[in-house]
Amino acid sequence: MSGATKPRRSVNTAERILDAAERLVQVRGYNGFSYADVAAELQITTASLHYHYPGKAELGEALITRYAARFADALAAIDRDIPEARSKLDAYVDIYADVLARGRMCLCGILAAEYETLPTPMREAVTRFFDSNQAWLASVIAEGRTSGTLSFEPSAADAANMIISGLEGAMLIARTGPDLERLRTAARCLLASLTR
Amino acid sequence: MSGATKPRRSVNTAERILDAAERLVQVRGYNGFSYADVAAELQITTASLHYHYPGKAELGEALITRYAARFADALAAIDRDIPEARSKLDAYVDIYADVLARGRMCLCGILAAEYETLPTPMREAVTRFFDSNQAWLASVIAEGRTSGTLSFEPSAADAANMIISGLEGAMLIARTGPDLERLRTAARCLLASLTR
DNA sequence: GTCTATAGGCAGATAGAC
DNA sequence: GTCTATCTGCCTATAGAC
Repeated sequence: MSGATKPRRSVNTAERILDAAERLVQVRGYNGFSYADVAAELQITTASLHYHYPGKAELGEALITRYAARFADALAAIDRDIPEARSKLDAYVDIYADVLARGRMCLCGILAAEYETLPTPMREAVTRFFDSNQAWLASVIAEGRTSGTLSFEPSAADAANMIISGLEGAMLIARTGPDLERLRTAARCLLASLTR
Repeated sequence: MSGATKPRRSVNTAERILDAAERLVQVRGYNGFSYADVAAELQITTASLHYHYPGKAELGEALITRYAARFADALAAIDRDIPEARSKLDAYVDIYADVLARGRMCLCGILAAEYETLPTPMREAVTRFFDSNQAWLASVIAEGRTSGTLSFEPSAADAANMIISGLEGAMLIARTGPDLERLRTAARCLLASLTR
């Protein structure tokens, strides 16, 4: 029934809303952007926004869901394409560096700062993002230790915690100054500590 | 003339405003608190707030100024009381752990997330905070290397960058979950990488 | 110094026409 | 799906009395 070709009605608008809102949140934070900002950028009205996303909270949820899914895809691609653990970590760092190079903060990093002001569903999604990232990192690190390309004392989970903390913190601080290389510098030191 | 004893008129009120506002910003962020929040907590009116701090931007500046001064005092105390570099770093970590234990984020860390929405004077103050912290850390690390208690490859500046990034990031992420020990865990790994 | 009163703007959100 | 029109509430800020 219904459609031979896809019903591409509002799908594009909904996606474009996410694109604009995502950028705004990554630059200004959840409490630093408004429906009016998104509407102005897309040249539609705020009433139209409410058609696609009933409220700011739902838009925020959709933002994290898509971001986390893309992140998971990127990690799956790394697992698929890169065999060696240390190189996987380099690729992981590249994801962060790309975000920063576009003048943005990690979506979930900036939302972590605003955590106490977020509606519960958004909080839970942010927490899940960090949990799954740390789990992926820990498995890569454990794998590297087994194969002998990484060596160090702490547990893989602790090392993963250090890596993700260092990357998020370096992004955070890098945006307050002119030197975006701060992230790369931090990443080099962090990864070096795993290969001694 | 005028006073034998100190004219402690509004001084206490101005300080109490800073105390309340500081807590609010460290928990909810600069864009997540209002004059009304502070006024309610102190049981005064927002009009009174404007007498002490003409606008939110000036209040924000005063907040960073006091916070940075306290931080500088704490670092000076460490330099005065603790001779050994590695122990100085432990004391530095304790400062962060104390903030987190009170359910707060580093004031300048949370402001870094909101950087793009801040008035220029606040931005500059945040940037200065990180610059001076990193300079202090780098000097301690360099000192530890000279005296032989620390040993590692990267420059002292790069190691300082890694430490402050890791601590800020760990605070940020720790607040999204139940495990506040995440900061301590990250700190252990970070400092361990400087003593190999 | 602190208050009442109020201005003026922007926020998120809804009803209903097209 | 997108619009106009509108609501209600909160925000920062000011004037002026006490």
